[in-house]
Amino acid sequence: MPAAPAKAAPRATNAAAILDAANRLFCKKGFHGTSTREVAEAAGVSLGNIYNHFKGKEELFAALLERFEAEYFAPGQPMAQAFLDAPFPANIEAIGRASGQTVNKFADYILLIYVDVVEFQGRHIAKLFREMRVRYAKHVAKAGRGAVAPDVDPVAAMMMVTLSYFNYFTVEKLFGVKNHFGMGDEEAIKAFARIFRRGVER
Amino acid sequence: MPAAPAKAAPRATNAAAILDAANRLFCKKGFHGTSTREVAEAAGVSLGNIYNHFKGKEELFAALLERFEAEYFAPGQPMAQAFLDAPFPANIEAIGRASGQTVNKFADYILLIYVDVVEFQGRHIAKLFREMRVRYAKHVAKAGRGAVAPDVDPVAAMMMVTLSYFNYFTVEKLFGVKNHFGMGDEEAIKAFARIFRRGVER
DNA sequence: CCGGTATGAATGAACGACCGTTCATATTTA
DNA sequence: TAAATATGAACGGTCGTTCATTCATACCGG
Repeated sequence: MPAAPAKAAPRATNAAAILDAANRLFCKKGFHGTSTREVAEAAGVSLGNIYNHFKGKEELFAALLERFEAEYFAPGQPMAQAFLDAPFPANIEAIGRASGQTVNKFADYILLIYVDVVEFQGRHIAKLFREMRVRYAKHVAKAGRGAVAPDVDPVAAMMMVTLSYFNYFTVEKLFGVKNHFGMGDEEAIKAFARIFRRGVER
Repeated sequence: MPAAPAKAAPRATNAAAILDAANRLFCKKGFHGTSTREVAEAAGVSLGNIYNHFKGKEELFAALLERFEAEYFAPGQPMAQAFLDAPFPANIEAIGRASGQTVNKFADYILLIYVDVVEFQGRHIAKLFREMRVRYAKHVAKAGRGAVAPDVDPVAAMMMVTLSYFNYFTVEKLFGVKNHFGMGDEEAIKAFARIFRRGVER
C-alpha cells in the first residue's frame, strides 16, 4: 500500500481533529497553559494517539502555524484581492475592509503569533515579518503605481496603511475592546482613509 | 542576619526582588512556562517566601502589571512630554521619537500585556484599552487644537499616529525584526510624519 | 536597662495533582 | 498479514501551594 506522505498536511481525520483542538486550546490558554491530555480529550482521541501524528507538543504547535500560513497566503484571500482592487492609494478603504475581514477570519492565527512571541520568543514567525516588505513590494509591482505623491514611498505607505487597519481590528477583536477609537468600524475605516489620503493638516 | 543583597542590583526588599525575577522570566517564557521555583531561585529567595509576599502566582503577575502601569502613567514620561511638546499635529515627529523611547523602556510591559492577552484572555489589561480614547482626549484638551483640518477628529488622529509609531517599534523591538519597513527608525519616523501630515495622494 | 513575647519574614520538606512522553498491546485498514 | 492507527497505563519529573519551624526585630511593663 502507498506510504502516507509524512510531511504533508494531515489527511487522517483524527490528525485534523487534534490540530483543531490544539488550535482552540492554545488560543484560549497559551501553549504551556494547555496540556496534551486536554488536547486529546477535546479532540476525542486518546492521549498516546497524538504522538502517532505529531512528534511532540511543540511540533503540534508548529504544524498549526504552518497550516494557518498556507491558508493565509493562499490565493483568493481578501487582502490579496484588495491589493489588486485598484492601484494604491485608490484601494485604501478596500484595504481597511479586507483587514477587518482578515483579522476576524484569522483571529486564531494572529493569537498564535502572539503565543509564539510570548512563549517562544518569536522563533516560529520572525521570518514572516522579515519578509513583509518584499511581499508588499510584489503587490505594488503587480497593481502598478497609483496617484502617490512623488516624495512618498508607495511600498512603505501601503504597509503603513495596512498595518494601521490590522492593528485597529486586532485591538477590537483579540483584545476584546469595542470601539476603542470611539466610533464604529466602518466609520474608523473612513476616518483612517481620510487621513491617509490627504493628511491631518489644515 | 537580614538577607544581604549579594546580587549586583540593589534591591529594596525581597518582594521587589521577586517582582524583578518574575518580570524577567514571565517576559522570556510566559506565565505558564515559568515555575514558582524558577522565580524563587532567580530572586535569591526561598520558594515558600514568595507566598509571604504574594497570595499566589497569578497575584504576582497582576502585581507586576500594576507596578508597570503606575510607572507608565507617572508624570514626566516621554509620551506625555511629546503630547505637550506642541499642539498636534506639529508634534508628530516628537510622538514618533517618544514612541520609540517608550517601547524600548517599557518593552517588558508591552510583552506582559501580550502575555495577558494570550494566557488570560486580556483579563488584566482590557480596561487600559477601553479608556484609551478618554486619555488621549485629555491630552488634546490640554495642549489645544493645532492646525488640524476641520473634517479630521484630532483625538482619533492623534491616537492613530501614536499607535502607528507604537506598533512599528513593537515589531522592531519585541518581534526582533530589524528595519521591517526597509529603512532605519529615524527615517521611518519621518516617512510616517510626511504621510500623516499631508497624505499619500499626489 | 531588662527578660518576655507578639509579629512578620524566611526556609525547604512534603503533598497531591498534573506534566510530556513512551510503550506494550489491540484494532483497523489496505 | 503488514502497516498504520488507536489505546491508556505507567514512568520519571515538575507543578503550585501548604505548613511546621526558625529567625530577626519591635514593643512591652518594670
